[in-house]
Amino acid sequence: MALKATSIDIAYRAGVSQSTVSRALRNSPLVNLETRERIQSIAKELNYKVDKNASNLRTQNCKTIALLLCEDPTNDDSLINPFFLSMLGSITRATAQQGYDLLVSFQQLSSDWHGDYEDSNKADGIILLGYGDYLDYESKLEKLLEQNTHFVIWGAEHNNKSVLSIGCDNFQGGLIATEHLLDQGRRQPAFLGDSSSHSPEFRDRYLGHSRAMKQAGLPLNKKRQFSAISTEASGFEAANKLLDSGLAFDSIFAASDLIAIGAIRALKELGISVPEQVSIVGYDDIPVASFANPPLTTVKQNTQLAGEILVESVLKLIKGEAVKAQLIPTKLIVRESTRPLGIQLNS
Amino acid sequence: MALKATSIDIAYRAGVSQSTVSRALRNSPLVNLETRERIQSIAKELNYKVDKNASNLRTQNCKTIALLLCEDPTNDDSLINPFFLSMLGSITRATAQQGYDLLVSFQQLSSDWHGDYEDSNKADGIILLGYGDYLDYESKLEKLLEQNTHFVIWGAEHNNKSVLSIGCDNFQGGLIATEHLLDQGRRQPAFLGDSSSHSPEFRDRYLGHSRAMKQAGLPLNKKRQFSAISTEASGFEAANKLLDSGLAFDSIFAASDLIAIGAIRALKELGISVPEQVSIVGYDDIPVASFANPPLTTVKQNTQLAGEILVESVLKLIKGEAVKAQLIPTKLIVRESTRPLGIQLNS
DNA sequence: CTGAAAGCGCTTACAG
DNA sequence: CTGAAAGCGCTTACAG
Repeated sequence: MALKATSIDIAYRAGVSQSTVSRALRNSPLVNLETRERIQSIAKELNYKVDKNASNLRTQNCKTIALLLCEDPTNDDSLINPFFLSMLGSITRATAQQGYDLLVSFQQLSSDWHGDYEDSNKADGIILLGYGDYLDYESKLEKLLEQNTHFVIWGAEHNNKSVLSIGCDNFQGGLIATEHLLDQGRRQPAFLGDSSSHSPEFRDRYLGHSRAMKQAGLPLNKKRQFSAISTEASGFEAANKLLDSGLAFDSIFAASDLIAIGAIRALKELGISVPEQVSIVGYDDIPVASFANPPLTTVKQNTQLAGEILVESVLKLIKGEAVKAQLIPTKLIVRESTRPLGIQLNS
Repeated sequence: MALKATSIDIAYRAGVSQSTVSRALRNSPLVNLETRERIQSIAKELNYKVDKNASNLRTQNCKTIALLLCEDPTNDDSLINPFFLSMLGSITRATAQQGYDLLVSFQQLSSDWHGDYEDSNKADGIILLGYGDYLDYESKLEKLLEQNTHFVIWGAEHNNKSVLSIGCDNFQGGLIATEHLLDQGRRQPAFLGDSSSHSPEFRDRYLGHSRAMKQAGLPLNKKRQFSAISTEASGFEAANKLLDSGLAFDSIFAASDLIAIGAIRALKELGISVPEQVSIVGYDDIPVASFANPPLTTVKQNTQLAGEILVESVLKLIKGEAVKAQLIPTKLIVRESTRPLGIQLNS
């Protein structure tokens, strides 16, 4: 491999000092325009690139954000919630737009990652995208706070107000999903998903659901809530529990699309038709949602916007600017898994 | 933010020289065990982390791999082929296992990324995961070669033998998919997917398909091949062209699951039943495949293994060891979109 | 507008 | 086993 060109090589060829080369490459107006252009063209010719390690060491920042995907160790690759992958896409893009690099790491909850990034100057700040049990990594967050790490976390608002969280408005999402079911004449929606503080996002969706019931003057039957984590299998299981319970229900609000898809399978196996007998709304609008059978009505989170805001927020944190938690609005995507009660299509 | 501790701070507290601290932290046997342990405990206490920029600058490597996802600019986030996201997961894991960091970037084909990573010492090597038109970035690869960059590319074997490619055995995949259809008594399989050198992976799947036909002594009707890129919409369109063509066919081998899913939709719209009238095999085993209706028989690529081999290969390249192109075997996953001809299930 | 010089925080040959 | 010293390749205050 040919030796890498350094700023000194360029200085030599250009007949100027190394300092001038450095200035010229950063396009400093201090350097005579003509000299600047000459230096830049020599740099191009030599295929010169500024050594990041050297410049970062000097400036003490590294223009890099670390993204930690904290996952449940029981999950295998193929089970990664597609929603997170979509977030990953938008975060990558947003980071690049800001001229930063993105270091990605999948972390087991168990591993000792706190501080591993910013303290070693590998990243200027951290974005945490977590799934799995929320309470499990509370203590890690505390440590990050202690160490004054710049980080934001995706999800519901945190108990500790110093933790900056950015998330979609799960309460509103739960509200509009349920309102949609009620608007279509459903009166007994079941909720599939954890509603405890272990999954604050699901819990907020459930709270929105409850609010919608209340607004409509309908009683909320807490028994019609069945816990589930965000997998198809768990949704299938939860739906079966609902069916076995013997409780009356005319619709389902599933806390995630995967849960909804599992629920549809459970209903189909018993010959219950969706949406005629039971309407179903999911959450996330993952790619599968539109291919489900029937295509799933769901609450879409704006991952594009979410990624941008996450990145913007860490960047502000890094610059020492004030940032506050934000809730990103959600949108209902109506497809064929919900239908007004009593209306029969002739097909 | 509290000032970050440096090795000098530790040296001061430990009453030794900074050199000794550096050695002790790297667990050098040169340092007296007792001293070593004392230094390490002080480091822990101070929450000291080696500054990566400084150590990388010194050692001239950075223990980082860059992953470039080269995408078709027309795609939006949600359309990223789920297969690539699964690869991303396994690559992240494999990189971490080797003690390396992963820098991820989504790159437009248009942008000027060659050399942007290794030349600037941001990464020691590059993994290229591309989708979109293959021929478009040939020239970029040439440049990377010129610059002696350490890189591997996911996909079919490359014309230029100096380019190290790692990929699943697409020929074998096409072969087993088609053999499966023929074994079940199908005689006129159509192929949906590009078969030109613009998409060498699809082309190889088509070649495997052709081989299976030949082995079975069946004529290959080239008209039964309809181009498609890996999206549901394109699969839908290609299937409609097939239907419009009036050509007889009793089964479809789709070059990707997304194409297969689009094709199923097209068939259903015309009331053609899958698998009774037309059997369909897809490719990739993306998460959606098992939720499709009917669940899709498909060729699974071992992404876990693929990620490991990709990472291992760049690492070897970096160390200057010899590496050669590898083909990873594929596996047929039989689900309900294929069924032996003539057998009727009473359901 | 330009240059000489210091220094970011490490690692490692060299000397003892 | 340990220390003094050089140096990785930059950026930037200082001086002119």
